[in-house]
Amino acid sequence: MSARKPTPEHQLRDESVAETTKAVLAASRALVGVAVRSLDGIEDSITLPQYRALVVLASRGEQNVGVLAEALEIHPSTATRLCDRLAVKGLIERKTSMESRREVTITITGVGQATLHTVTQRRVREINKIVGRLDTKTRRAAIDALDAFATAAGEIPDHAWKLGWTS
Amino acid sequence: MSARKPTPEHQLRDESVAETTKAVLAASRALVGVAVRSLDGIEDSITLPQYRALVVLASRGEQNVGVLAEALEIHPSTATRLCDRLAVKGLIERKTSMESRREVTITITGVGQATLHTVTQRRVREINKIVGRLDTKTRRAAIDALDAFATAAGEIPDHAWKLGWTS
DNA sequence: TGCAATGTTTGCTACACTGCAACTGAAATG
DNA sequence: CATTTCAGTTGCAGTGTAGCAAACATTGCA
Repeated sequence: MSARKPTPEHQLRDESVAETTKAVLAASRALVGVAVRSLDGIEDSITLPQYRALVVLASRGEQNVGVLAEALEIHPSTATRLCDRLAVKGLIERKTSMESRREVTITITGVGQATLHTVTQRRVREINKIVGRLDTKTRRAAIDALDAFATAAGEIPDHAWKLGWTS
Repeated sequence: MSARKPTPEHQLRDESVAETTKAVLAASRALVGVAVRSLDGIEDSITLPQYRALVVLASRGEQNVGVLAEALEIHPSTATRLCDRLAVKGLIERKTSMESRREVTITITGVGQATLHTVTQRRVREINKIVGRLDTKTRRAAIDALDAFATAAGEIPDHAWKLGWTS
């Protein structure tokens, strides 16, 4: 904000960051729309927090409630109720941890993975429509850029999604 | 899915689309997380539907309730209540349209724009952290890719955001 | 003018999310 | 063994979203 007379390289760097951010921001708004739309109309409808919980469970594997709550940045009690609802729908499974009997391990079920897959497919379909409008060169560039972005964001490395549902 | 023996170019093209989509999907998950986090802790907290309504109003200008509902893909009555809450917070303004006295025009207020700006800034800050981890070349590529994506997604062309809040 | 169509609101009902505080049971510490 | 700490759940209370049906006002048409 108040950086004065930086080296030209540094200035270029900053500007580059700002520009990229602007682009990501615009894409972000579009993608949030896609994400929201991908959720409604699902059999046994699922909400955004529920979806996010499933994503965490699918990507990072089984978790106990506290860790899940932390990942979603919600109160532990909120996480409990969230799990209640997911369990009722059969999307997750609860079992007391074998390490400490006071901890509860949450696992995503096959049905949960299937649901996740359905939502993902909806997203893919909509994103495909958009990506299809890009020319090949831009598309190639987008792959690398976005892969890099997702990785930098600390996203799922990929292997978790390959276990059963990425085909 | 069942396209057999297509021309090599075509195959390459399809694969390219699929790959790009996969990359966008990964980025999407990351960006939804960013979007969600950007909303909580806001003064007079704002929800995702409310935020999306403000985005629509800011980008497309004043709308009547029905059009807004359609844009957000929600029931008109739901839109009414949404506007109720936004109006209470002073983020939007209602006035009966001068064309037909049964229509209600919704306008985003200065406070609403400021709120939008705040949320945007939070997103920018978080996205900046991620983008900053990319090397210069990747970042450049990301600019083009995401700009192209956002444009292809039919996002806000820019001018609306430039009116007052893009500095 | 009378009646249908349109745009919005209101009543109703139901459910999800949220955090706080209090509580239960289990583990660790003394 | 008693006490504290920890993980999770439950009671409570408030807010937001959601759709349907009915009511309302306004406009347009016959």
